[in-house]
Amino acid sequence: MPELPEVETVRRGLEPALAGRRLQHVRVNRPDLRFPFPERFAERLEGARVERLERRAKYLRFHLDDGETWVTHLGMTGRFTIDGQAPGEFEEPAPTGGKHEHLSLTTDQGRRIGFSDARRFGYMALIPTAELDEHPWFRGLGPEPLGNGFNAAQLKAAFRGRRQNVKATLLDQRVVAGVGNIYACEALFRARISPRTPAGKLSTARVERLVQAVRQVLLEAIEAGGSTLRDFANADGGQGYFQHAFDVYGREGKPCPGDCPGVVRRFVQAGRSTFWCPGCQT
DNA sequence: CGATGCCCCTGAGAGC
DNA sequence: TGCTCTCAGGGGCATC
Repeated sequence: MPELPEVETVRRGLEPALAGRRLQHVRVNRPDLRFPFPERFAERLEGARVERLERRAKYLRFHLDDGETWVTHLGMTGRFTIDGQAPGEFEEPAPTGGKHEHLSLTTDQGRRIGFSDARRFGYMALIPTAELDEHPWFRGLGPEPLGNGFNAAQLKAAFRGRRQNVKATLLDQRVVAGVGNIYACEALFRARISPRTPAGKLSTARVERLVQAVRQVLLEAIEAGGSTLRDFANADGGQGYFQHAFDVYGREGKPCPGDCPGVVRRFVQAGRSTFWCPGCQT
């Protein structure tokens, strides 16, 4: 579920509750998510102080004062809660202590942090901080799309020689890190590029447009607190609002929001739905 | 190399 | 109410 803007929203929401805080009473409720939890996970977290909370791609990295970093990937349904509330989140929090709450802890200020993940596609690890960027999860990642390392020259080079369609290529975290299915669709629409175009065939001008589109859509989504995909009858805050700004995602059959008589269509690429306007994305 | 299908897992919503 | 089917923001693997 969560792409870069949602993960960043979670990071910002957790920061006031966790930065500088010591972790206590860590409880792990099952031995694994997607992968087994680290050895003696609870014991290693307990007593550690969180120095800073960082996001890299779709990962959260909590740097601890003992030389290790607590790394979390939210998968599709991973959610943190703070005292049962969403951390400024994009979605209704999972119920505290619910059957999918796999980890909980308290801070030295007495706040309760929970992590739940119904589908268990998420995962966690403790990695020596000095080796973070050499770890297999991070070593091959492409640049942060909101950083200086992501630009037309870099993307053009990453696309060079690739005959794969540009939509699937954008989802390749080695090309650019943090873009997922929603924002790939939205960025391609904004750049008016067909998702079927082979990445390597895009002109420099179109790659430049794509870079700007990716940056803009991610920045706007972060500003809106991410995207909330389902509506909850009793949702009382904590939701993102960017879903109201989708041009194409989830809008199959609706008129093209651009200056075009076309209709938004859906088809499947790399096993995921692509939404686009065949009328103006060429 | 690239596209496709399937896998991990659970839940929500649609349609009957 | 309940059944079946499809789909879901993640990523990885095997196969053709």
